[in-house]
Amino acid sequence: MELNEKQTAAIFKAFCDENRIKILQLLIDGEKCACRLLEAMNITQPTLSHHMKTLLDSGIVNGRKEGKWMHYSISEEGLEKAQKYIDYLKGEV
Amino acid sequence: MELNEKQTAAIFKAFCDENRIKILQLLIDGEKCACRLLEAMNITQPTLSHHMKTLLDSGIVNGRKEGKWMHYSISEEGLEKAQKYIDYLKGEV
DNA sequence: AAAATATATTGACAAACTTCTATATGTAAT
DNA sequence: ATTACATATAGAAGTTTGTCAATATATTTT
Repeated sequence: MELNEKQTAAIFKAFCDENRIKILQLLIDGEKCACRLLEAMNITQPTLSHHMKTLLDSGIVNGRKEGKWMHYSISEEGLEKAQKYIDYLKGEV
Repeated sequence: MELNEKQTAAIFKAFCDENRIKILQLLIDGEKCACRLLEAMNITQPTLSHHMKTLLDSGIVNGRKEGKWMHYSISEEGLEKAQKYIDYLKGEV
């Protein structure tokens, strides 16, 4: 494994909050803008923004700005990193 | 997915702390007792005990008591659950 | 029974995290 | 230019988490 403990923990921060899990679920069927995520969740706009930042930092979510909209989607690459770490723990690497 | 957001977050709690990641690394090459984990880490015994409880709760680690020793090991079953969730996010389920 | 050892629990404190309101920034429409 | 809309940032409050020292519990050894 090429990552240290801090970096690994940062990746998985994406998955250890209830609301972030909910956001990830919403992104499963494809890219969504922040406003659509917001209306599907029971949190304020700044709270969503904060979680999106955490998700971007973790690398599990991609962001794409288009005009005044911010579009978010699940990052295959990010998921693969997480997956690789779990494989590593399974002794499969 | 048969798990709710809270349960899913609980599983991944295992991976979102630096020290817990370190503990998991130590368990990769097999079961270890708490005392051996302790001497490999830079934390006090109660802190280790606290993290082991979190890891047990997450289902990622198994515990086995033998005399006065507590032996911990990585749970294949727990890892599989985590893995399945990530597969799910990838749209592979 | 007493001492020694391994681990867990309690309680306190500090750091980190989640959430909010208020406000700022950036973009598009009038 | 002004207004409207989408998102981000700042700052504060409350909550959770990580950590430790002190103590309790459980097991083994003497």
